[in-house]
Amino acid sequence: MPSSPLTDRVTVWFGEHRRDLPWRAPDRTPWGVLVSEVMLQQTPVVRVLPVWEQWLRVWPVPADLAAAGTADVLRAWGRLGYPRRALRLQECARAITERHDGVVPSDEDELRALPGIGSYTAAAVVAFAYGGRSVVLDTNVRRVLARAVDGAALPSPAHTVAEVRRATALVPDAPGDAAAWAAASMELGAVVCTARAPRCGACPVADLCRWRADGYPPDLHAARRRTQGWAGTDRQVRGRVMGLLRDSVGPVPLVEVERLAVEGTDRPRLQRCVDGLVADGLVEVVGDDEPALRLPA
DNA sequence: AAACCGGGGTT
DNA sequence: AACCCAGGTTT
Repeated sequence: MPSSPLTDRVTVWFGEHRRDLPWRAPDRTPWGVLVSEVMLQQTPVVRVLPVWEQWLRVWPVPADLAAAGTADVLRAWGRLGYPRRALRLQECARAITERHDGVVPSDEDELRALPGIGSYTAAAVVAFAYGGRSVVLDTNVRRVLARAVDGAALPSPAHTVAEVRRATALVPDAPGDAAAWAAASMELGAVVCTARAPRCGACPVADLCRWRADGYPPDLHAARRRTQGWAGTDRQVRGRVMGLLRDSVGPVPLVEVERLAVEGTDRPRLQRCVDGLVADGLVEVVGDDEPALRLPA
């Protein structure tokens, strides 16, 4: 699409209000952008910042991470959550080192073929690392378009064909403009057009927002969204075990893990979680008669 | 299409 | 205590 009031105004707004983030600095590298995108998949900016800084200091290029010890990688990942992604990021670094001569690909299909890189992250790296044209459709952009164009409070739970087609049609023709729109629309959704308490007074397109014009109708999909529990889930137990191992220098006896894991977790459940962590490559079992757990070497 | 996967912050 | 945040992989 040549341009539209929506893309133009959001992009201009971004030029004035963009947050200064290290992975947006002029001296950023494609590798730094990729690392930031993987971390930001699951974690708010303020928690990613210090980990990203250290990560890039210790492993400034993919070959550095490829050669690192897995335990060091998992400790550096810290409490960002979803530690399987740290493993995939290291696999990704190895693939870039071996298959792409250490250069982060700029081709979207090649990016998507890397471990841990899906459609969103591939599009984001194309746009933010290389200034290329891609369709960046994360939850923020989906919400902005659902509101401004469709007049819906929130996007549908799953991507729809029509939604992707619409987002594709909206991307400006020039690669630089497309990349700017991608960053701008994400930023608008992240800081102004937020899920719960949108700041419409600060929105550059409030006057053409259909959701606002229609009087903020409620979410049609509310009944089908269900909040995922946390207390007592396998995720909580896994997180607790990983925390124990991260903070321990040597192997931790399984009996000690059982004692320090989540209160009220029965033995079969803990065993199931440990087995899952082992299967994921996040934990190693050492010793037979006196089994202990540790982070993989 | 749906389930799985963390952890911190806000309300 | 309840709710919010988010994308990739696996089944």
